[in-house]
Amino acid sequence: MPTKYKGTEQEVLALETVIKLSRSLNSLNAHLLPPLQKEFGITESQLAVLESLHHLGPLTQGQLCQKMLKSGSNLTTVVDNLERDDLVRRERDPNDRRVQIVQLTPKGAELIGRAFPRHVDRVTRAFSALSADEQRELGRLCRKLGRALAEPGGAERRERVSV
Amino acid sequence: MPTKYKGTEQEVLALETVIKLSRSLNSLNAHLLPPLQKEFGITESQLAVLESLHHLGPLTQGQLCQKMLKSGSNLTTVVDNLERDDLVRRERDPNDRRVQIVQLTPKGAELIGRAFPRHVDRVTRAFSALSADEQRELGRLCRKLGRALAEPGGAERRERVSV
DNA sequence: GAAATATACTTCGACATCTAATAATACGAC
DNA sequence: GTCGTATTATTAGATGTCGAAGTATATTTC
Repeated sequence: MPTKYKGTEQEVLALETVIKLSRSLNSLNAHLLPPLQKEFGITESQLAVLESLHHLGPLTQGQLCQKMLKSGSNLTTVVDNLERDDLVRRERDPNDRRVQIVQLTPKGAELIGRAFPRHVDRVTRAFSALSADEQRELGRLCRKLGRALAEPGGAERRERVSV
Repeated sequence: MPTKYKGTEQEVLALETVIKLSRSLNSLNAHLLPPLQKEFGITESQLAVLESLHHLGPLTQGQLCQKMLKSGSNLTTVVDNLERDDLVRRERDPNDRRVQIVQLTPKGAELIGRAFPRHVDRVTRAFSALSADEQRELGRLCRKLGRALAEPGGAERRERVSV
């Protein structure tokens, strides 16, 4: 939705773009998450954990954090819930007793084996609204934007240079 | 991060794209939200409410829901917190006593008057990593994706046609 | 005008998410 | 070897988010 803000062209463009970006992910989530919940009883974060373990094997919570770009305390909560539902198991690393190694239970492996292909299918269909080239371009622009922000200094340095 | 999933080209492309989209918004939020919290003590949702009231004047909670695409129960929570901090006020519509009209308090008006320009500035700088054309293209692709999902039937219809 | 239905919001319970503070363990300097 | 520091995870407390159920008020229907 166009903001009523009266700023420079540059400002209005950036605001409109961030809104479109947010809303597209919003729509995507509204499309993808309810089926996960209804068909498999899992959330997006739980899917992310299960999928990582499915494709990469047992991982420490720290590694899961890194993969998912979420805070440690968040990972603890998500893994707690998965453990309660008997989808994953925690095990202390004998070599470093601070570390928790998380792995799929048979029940978790079975579930992700069913859920992931269905999820991929839904994602693929969702993106079929864009051509392959458009998807690549969207990906490129997103990555360019993300990288610029992740740089040390990031957008902040541009602030000082341009102002 | 490229998934290890071995699917069709189409599937891999869609998965990679959705990940890049998610991460870019993730980075953007990591860049924009902490300053809001630190400088002004408000969250993203609170900013959205305050900004809407700032630019559009008093609104009902239903109108705010629509503008923010959030659930009603969520709006109740956010407005509760804003009211507790004396940034907005609720008032029953005398013509329809079910309706709550939300409006800025002087304190809220003062705060959003300071916070919004700072926020716009940060958004604009963040997006300065992309040229104006790139921003427009990013916006176009996001909107195209979002619209396809919002359509009645949306990606579901394409499922039946293409399979 | 009373009953059924619809609308606007709130409440409740669950999960995700963050930051800050804490606990347990490992490691490095001395 | 002990002490201080770093790392890994958990806990505590706050907010956002949702869906489902509940409450209050309007509107429609008969």
